[in-house]
Amino acid sequence: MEDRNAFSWNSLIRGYSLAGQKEAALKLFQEMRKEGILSPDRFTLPALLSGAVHAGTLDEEFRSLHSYIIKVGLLMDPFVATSLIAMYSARRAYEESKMAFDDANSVDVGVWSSMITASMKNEEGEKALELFTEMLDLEIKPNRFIFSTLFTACGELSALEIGKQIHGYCSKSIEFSDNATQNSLINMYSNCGMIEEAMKAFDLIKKPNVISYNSVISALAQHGLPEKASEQFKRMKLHDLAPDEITILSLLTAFNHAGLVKEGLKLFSLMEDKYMIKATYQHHASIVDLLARAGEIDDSIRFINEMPLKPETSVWRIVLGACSKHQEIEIGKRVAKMLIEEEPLQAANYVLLANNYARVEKWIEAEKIKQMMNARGLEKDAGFSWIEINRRIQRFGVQDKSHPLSEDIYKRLHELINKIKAAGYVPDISFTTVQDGGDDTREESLYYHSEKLAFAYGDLLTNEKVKLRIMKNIRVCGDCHQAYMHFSLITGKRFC
DNA sequence: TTAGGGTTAG
Repeated sequence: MEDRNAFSWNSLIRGYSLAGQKEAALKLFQEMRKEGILSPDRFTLPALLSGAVHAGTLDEEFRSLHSYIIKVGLLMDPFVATSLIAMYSARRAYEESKMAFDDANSVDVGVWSSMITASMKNEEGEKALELFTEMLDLEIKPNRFIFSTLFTACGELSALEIGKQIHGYCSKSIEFSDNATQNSLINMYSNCGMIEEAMKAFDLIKKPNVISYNSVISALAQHGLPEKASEQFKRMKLHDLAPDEITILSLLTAFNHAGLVKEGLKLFSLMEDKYMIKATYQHHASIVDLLARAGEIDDSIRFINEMPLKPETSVWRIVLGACSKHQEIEIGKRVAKMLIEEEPLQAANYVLLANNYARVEKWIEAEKIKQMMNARGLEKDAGFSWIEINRRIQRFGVQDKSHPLSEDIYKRLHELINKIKAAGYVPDISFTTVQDGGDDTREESLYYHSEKLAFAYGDLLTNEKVKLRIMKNIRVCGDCHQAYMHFSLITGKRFC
């Protein structure tokens, strides 16, 4: 080109950036600065950063871009700030996102949307909702980007009441709903245990796309409705929508959760030839889970050994988890030994092995594993339970006493336990974490699992026959599952 | 005929 203007530079930079050629884009940016005549403008930085929304490492180049942006005073430009926040967020640099957001000091909806998304990526759904409230206070009008992210947040937090409220607000304030927003609604209702509402959200979509179908199929999978999931799969094909990797994975999950081994294996065998979808590592892992969970431990191991992809430790951990469920102690020991040799710093390997022993009440062995883990300075991920009451979300950890109503909660919990014991509940101490003391201490430690505390709290604060919605970050403990069924019978409260 | 942010699984 004879006449290059900022426009041409910016377009070229955008092209490279979007094509994932970060180095080339950066090089052009530097050249542009060197030429001296044209200084990068407010279009240049979003162009440069537009490719950076894909995950990557936080290189020095990006940090110095931030300095440059501040130096030339472009941080106050909403488009620049938005892409800078998104760039940091894609690199899991939440603090940096937040710094950029604070410095931009903006009332632009895009900047807020970017920050809300960054909070979500940092697993801070509560923060996302807080930011939403703040922006409403500043009279910033939310748009569809914000709504879809918030629905995801409510789904992750199981915050149904808040979610419904935002849904209502959304219906009133934006005239058309696009697929992305509608799709996230399916997910929100499904994650809040409301499959009927999720189906309603799906039925309202005028022209469902692949993601809509994937969302509804995985919602049905989550709710243990594999036949309905298959129905939607058929419907999707009738509408000439080609299933993708996620469709198949979601369907496999549906079969997996329902123990439909034959159906799962059949779909897996058809996926490459009939649907032209290459089986990824995750599809293979799903089949391992399908077999192992159904008790076909030997078959699951054979499947791993015959996989065309190199098995990672995660598939072996699936087998190890299933071993304790099916009390296959010897196989469990072998798998655990191999896992611990390969990944001595992965706490889950020890926890699963200790569980294996605990499930058959081999307390001494279980204790030894726990000690080994402690000696290596490893800690397992803390388990939490969340419950939403009166549009407030409360979090409980094991033996949590931090709530102001703690005394009442424990009192209610003891009452509940006594009642369900009288009604036939037998505590299953094989779900205890190992610790000193005899069976009594062990039994008592079960009472203070975060799940039970959350239920007692919910029971304490609600009078009518409400449905309590309790969310967990790890799989529910088997004893808590039993206790919940009894709680439900004696309190008349439903839960999910 | 240049700009940003969102949705599905595990």
